[in-house]
Amino acid sequence: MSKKTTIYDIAKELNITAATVSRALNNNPKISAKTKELVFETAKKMHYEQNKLALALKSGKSFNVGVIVPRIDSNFFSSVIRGIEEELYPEGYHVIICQTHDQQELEIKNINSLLNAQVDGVLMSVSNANIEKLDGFKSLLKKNVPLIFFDRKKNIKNVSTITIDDYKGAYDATKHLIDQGCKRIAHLSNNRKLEIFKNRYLGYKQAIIDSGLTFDENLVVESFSKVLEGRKQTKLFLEMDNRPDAIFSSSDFTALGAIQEITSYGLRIPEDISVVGFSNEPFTKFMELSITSVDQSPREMGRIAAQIFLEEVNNDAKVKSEKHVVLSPELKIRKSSQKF
Amino acid sequence: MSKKTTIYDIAKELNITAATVSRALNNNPKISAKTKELVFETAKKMHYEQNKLALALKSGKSFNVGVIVPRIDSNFFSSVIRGIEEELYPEGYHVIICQTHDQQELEIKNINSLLNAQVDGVLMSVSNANIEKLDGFKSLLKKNVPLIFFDRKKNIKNVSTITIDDYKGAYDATKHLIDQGCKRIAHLSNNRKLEIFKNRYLGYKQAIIDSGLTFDENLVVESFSKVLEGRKQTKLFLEMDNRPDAIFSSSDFTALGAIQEITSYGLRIPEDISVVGFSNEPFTKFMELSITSVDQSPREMGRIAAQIFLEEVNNDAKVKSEKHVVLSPELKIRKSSQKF
DNA sequence: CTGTTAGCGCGTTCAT
DNA sequence: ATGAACGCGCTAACAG
Repeated sequence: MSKKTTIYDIAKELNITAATVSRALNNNPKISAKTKELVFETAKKMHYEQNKLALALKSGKSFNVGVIVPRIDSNFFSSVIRGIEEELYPEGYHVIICQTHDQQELEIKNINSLLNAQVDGVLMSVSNANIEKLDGFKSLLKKNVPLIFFDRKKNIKNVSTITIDDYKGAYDATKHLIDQGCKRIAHLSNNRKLEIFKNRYLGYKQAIIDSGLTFDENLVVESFSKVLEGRKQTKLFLEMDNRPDAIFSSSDFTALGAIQEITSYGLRIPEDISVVGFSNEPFTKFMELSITSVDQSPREMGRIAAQIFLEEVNNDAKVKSEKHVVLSPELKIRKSSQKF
Repeated sequence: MSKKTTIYDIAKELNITAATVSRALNNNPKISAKTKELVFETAKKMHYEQNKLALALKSGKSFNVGVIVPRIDSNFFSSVIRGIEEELYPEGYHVIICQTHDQQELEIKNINSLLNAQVDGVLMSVSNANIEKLDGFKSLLKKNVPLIFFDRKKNIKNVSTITIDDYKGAYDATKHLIDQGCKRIAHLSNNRKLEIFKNRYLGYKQAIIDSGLTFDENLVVESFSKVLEGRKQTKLFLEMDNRPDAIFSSSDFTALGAIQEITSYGLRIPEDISVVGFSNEPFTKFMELSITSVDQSPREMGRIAAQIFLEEVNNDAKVKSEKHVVLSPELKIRKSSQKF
């Protein structure tokens, strides 16, 4: 292990003090141009690199931020992460990514673990499991570590959030189905204790009511965002006496499951049953039968989350204020719902 | 900022020394059971949590490892990462994920950045761009930070690797197409300066030769692993006078593009043209026309990469030895190539 | 069994 | 303009 060179090494080399070296490296105006140059030169020569750990210990800043998401293998979350990176990298931050796999236990573990790693902030989308309890966040808030929710949020005072207008996204999607002539629109929902799913449900419901159609609670079911779950629930819809003529899904994955099940029944899409998903995952565009879906501009969401973090961390902010950004979703109309 | 409590705080509380507290917390056998209990108790009472940064500075270990991948929004890489996490989390490590987006500049930046963060090791899959130069890795190797390549490797002495047998995967896939009666099999390759693509090419070629078919270099093209690239290259194949009756693609994404293009020409799959992809991305299974593909057991790959890292980091290893693990791929036969 | 001392690498007073 | 000394929080070596 070729010992890393420290400021002491280069100080010794130059017969000066480590303090002077430190100052020179940090461009302290009180250091003569000559010594500065000398220091920079020998620093390069000796392959000096600042030990961020020592700096972190000294300054209390690690320049690491934690990002907690349910999973990274969905285009939505990985795109958000990309947005976050784009914004934070140039500022010298690193991103530590944790997955909860929707398990509350892991979520809490992750938070504590990040806290121990002395992260400067946490950006997160709460897991499906962690709904009512706020315990997990107490430790964060108590230590005054900036916390920002994106997409799946909780309402906690002094905590900023960035979301999309799920209500509008769902409303527009449902309205679109109605405009295509659909009269009995089912809804594949998800855990409605999470705001995003509650709002998608409410937008869906309101669009139906506003259009003068009858709202039928039996056409709403909750399921996890998995392809097979979508199939299972859709099967139940298809076996109803009075089966729906459209399905608005709160997830692209369940929408895909719905399509598989509908097709396996020999029914046509969109003629017999139209389908709309949510998130605009890439595969929705690539299917032979492309899927109409609601785009959430995840990259933009990530960038904004990161910007909010930077504001919070830079404002020495005695007065902390919460900020709530809401992005507007965009309906991408494709074959699975376009009858004409 | 409610100051974090340190071992000094709890030492003062108990009228003992910080050192004793440290020892008690670390279960040093020389500490009396009574004081241990006392320390643990007040530690909990005062919400003490170890400052990993100080520990890292002291021990020279940050308990962070860097993982560098081209991108995280492919199931293959995100699954590898999951495997890595599963193995490393229980050992107290954190994972810092970096994406190169196949840009060499970013790759080098990431390495240096991770080095500055004092990571204990780097697990990476090299970018498509960084082919010949090894410069970027010098800094890593010089500092004696464990480096492990997975999937996309380079040959550097003392560096362990974990890959799949790409040659065999490609050979089996091509052999399968031949068994289905295909005679003119094209190959959508990728940058063959990367071993994985070179080996897939070689396996494909050998299977053709071994079967007594004629190998035609014109049926091999390189392209990036993107759907649209796949379409573009396939179009060229389709407009040949003597068009191929099968396509073996080195990527599921280009395979998908191929399918789209073939379909748009009104040709049938697999009857007119069969298609096989590589990586077993989830969508290959979910398409109405499911795609035959080669599974790379990414999660297993991640776990093994992590295990190798742990071995290296735990062996105080004067004698460093490289280890090369090769996993066996598995062909998943689906509709896109199954004629009977 | 426990206290004392020192050092990990850095930035920052307080002097000079 | 620079040096000396200290502290961030923790552990390890050396007492006793």
